[in-house]
Amino acid sequence: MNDPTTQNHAGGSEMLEAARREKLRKIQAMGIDPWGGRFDGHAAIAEIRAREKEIVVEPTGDCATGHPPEQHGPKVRAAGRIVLQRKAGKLIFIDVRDWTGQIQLFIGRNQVGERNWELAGLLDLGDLIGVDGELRHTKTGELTIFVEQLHFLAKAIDTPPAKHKGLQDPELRQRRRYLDLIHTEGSLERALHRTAIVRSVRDTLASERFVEVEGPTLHAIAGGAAARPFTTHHNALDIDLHLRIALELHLKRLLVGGIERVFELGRVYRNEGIDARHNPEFTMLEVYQAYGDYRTMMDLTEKIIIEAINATGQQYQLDWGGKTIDFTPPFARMTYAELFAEHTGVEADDETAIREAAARDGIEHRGKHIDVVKNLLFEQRVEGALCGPIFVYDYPASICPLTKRKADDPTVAERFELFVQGMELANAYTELNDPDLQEELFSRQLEGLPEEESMARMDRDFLRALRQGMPPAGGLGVGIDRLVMLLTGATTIREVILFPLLRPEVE
RNA sequence: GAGGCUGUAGCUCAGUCGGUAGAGCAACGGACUUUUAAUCCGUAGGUCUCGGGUUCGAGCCCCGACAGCCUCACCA
Repeated sequence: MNDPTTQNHAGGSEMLEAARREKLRKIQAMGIDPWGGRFDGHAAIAEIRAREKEIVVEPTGDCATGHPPEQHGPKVRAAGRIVLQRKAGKLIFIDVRDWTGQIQLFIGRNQVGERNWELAGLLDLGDLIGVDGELRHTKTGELTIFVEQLHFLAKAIDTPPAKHKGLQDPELRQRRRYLDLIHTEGSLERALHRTAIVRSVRDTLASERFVEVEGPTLHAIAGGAAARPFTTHHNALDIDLHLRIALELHLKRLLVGGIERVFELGRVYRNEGIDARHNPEFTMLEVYQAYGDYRTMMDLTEKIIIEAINATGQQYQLDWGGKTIDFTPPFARMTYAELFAEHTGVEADDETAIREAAARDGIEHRGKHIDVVKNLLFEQRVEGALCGPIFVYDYPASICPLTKRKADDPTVAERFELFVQGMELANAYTELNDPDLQEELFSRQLEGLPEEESMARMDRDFLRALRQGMPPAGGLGVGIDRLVMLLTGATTIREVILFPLLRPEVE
């Protein structure tokens, strides 16, 4: 049976699988279900490790004869995945891991009895097991569960990756995220950190009396942002629909409807390119507060981020891509015009100088509105240089059609963006609530931009809602994936999205 | 969409000048009752991503396709 010549045409993976299936068969032959079942009463491995101090050492040990002192520890029950196995004759050491930690098991032939020993011999890396045993130290001082009873919970038919190097291929890490979570250092922790951050954002908003709502994701008109939408079709109504590109226009309708502090934390979809900072579906937070303005939102943004950092148990100085980002509040605040002048050497109201500077940077500026040119220059020269966190506020009005202008300077919009490491993390406005001005701005396409990039698609019902009277309000958008990136040290968005979009695997 | 890099055993990676495909881990057989990436002896495992081409001969050179990564463009 084990004669290699009888298996000479089997491939490597087939041999590996055959060996595991043979063990599975033997487990079944022992009358044990290799797919396990309910396993009650086990403690998290981290909790078990915390019981180390309950181990008592009897003073009967005899150092002269080399016999270890007698130990008594608590009886514990654990469950987890086998990540390492060392066989030494009639002993097996196993390292088992759950989502809280890892611990060593000791299985001795004379200690567990023949049936457990037989089962132990059928264990493979990757199998899921449960154990009952006593928590003690080995000779070398390693905290260990000395197994008394072994429970088989599930078989791994496929071989896990190299036990120490784990998965290195970024493609495999994304396509088989389950393996990545098991075997890549920090992968599971990052996923759990993400949920802690999202929960913290919700808690912070709830503590400020904001209420969470769920708007539609299927839109007849995909508005609220400048992005190309995905298109789909509803059969019964026979209409084309778009997946939402923003949450904004429905939340504002709710503001009109009297939900004075409202937010939605949800997925939006943009049919754009994919890179380290962009995934076609991503998670957005949008918040609206009646009777507030963009400064209200600035304070709220800072609070949301600070609380999220606290929720992950980290300090305010965070490592990110080899650099340190200092989130110690208060964050820096500078106007668009100040930063523009500082980084370009050109005053923000000097049109001739701006066009000259744009030409020097190779930016095509002819026929474009001066604010568009200014913003191209800003994006090229300023944004990438902002380490942050820094609130950039008071933007040129013409590039912000949904924003209220300053009362004393209609060329300036009450808007801020929060930049960290050159990334736009948050974007907020004092919302425009004048329906006539809104309609005019919607209608008048932004000069120099093609139609599909502008917000020319008119949402008539949204304008009708504004005519009912929308309270003056502050509005905020936060890119949750980017926030998680910054707070978990991830330098690509694919690290914080469990299942990023990939081309389908070809067989 | 453009350019660059990468693709070899289940996993991680070597592969020189174009001359019969290599290692570690994992697996299989054996030894071992305190190991820590256990160790030791032995065995097996390959459509070199796919398809063409050049050549006496291609993992290696050329062309094309597919996938991933990076940079750029769009975008947040």
